[in-house]
Amino acid sequence: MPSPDDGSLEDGLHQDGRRLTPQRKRVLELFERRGSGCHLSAEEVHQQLVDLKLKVSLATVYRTLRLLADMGFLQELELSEGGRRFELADDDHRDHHHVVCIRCGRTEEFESDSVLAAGAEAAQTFNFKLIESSLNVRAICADCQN
Amino acid sequence: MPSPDDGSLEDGLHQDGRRLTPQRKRVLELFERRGSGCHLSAEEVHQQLVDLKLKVSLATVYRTLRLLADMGFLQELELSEGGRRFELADDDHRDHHHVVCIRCGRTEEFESDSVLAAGAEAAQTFNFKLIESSLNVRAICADCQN
DNA sequence: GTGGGTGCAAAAGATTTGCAACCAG
DNA sequence: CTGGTTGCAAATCTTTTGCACCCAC
Repeated sequence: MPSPDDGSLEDGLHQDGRRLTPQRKRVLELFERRGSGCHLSAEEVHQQLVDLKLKVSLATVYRTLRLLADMGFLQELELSEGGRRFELADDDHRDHHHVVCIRCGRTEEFESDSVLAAGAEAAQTFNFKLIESSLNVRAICADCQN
Repeated sequence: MPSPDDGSLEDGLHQDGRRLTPQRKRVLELFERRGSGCHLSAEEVHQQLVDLKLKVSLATVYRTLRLLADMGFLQELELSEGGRRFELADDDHRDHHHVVCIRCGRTEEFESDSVLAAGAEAAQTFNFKLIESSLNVRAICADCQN
């Protein structure tokens, strides 16, 4: 399980005959700066890098997000209708779940041992090998309830 | 909470000044024939109706799926990367969760009171009004483990 | 008859890919 | 140097939409 710093990114890449490019570094560093609870879409990652005057094309952002997710540096989310999002896969930030406001998109995180247990049990019941489980709670936040 | 038969579909539609068309009937009937555990994408619904020689355009399938989900006849799922899927919203089949094989897409369902409780508790913690919660377990099925 | 619905084709997003130029190792 | 990577544009794929025609009520 890699920890998200440039050194381990470089090692992980080289292990696979891949290269550490400025673009890949920039994408991962953006997530690190933003911190653990930050959920970004490809478009947003690209926009934020452009705002920082860092040159990366949108196509490369898409390629890099998939790569970083495959390598375990990022976690892919399937929260809302508006496309895929990614967050930093931080060691002490794993196994958390999301409450999403269906009106404004505001998202809160929480942890729950009983949810983890339920997921593990369900996988075992069907003879599946568990990878990860995520609980998505759709709700309406206080503000949007008016 | 409507039960999924043509009568209540007709009533629900008329209540809103809408009309019961053959196309809408065909889409809902397809889900009813397939049963509760069936997860279909818009493309699949369209293809299956075409195979049955029932004329519905893909655009209408999309419009109808959204309508039936809004009306509560169908439940929208956010399981995999490959687009949205829908399933029948059956009364004695609510509040269930999914274990999905990330290799072959095979999907199993299960229920869990503790997951429901955890979702409700999380919503309350943040002062959100709960709508629904779903646990998605990503795993690898027995066959795909080789 | 009238307004909602449908089909079609075009439009709009989101994501992927082919390819020539580039550059990390 | 050399092969992996990038940027760009074109290609895909999914979903939505404008509009003329149609039909459920």
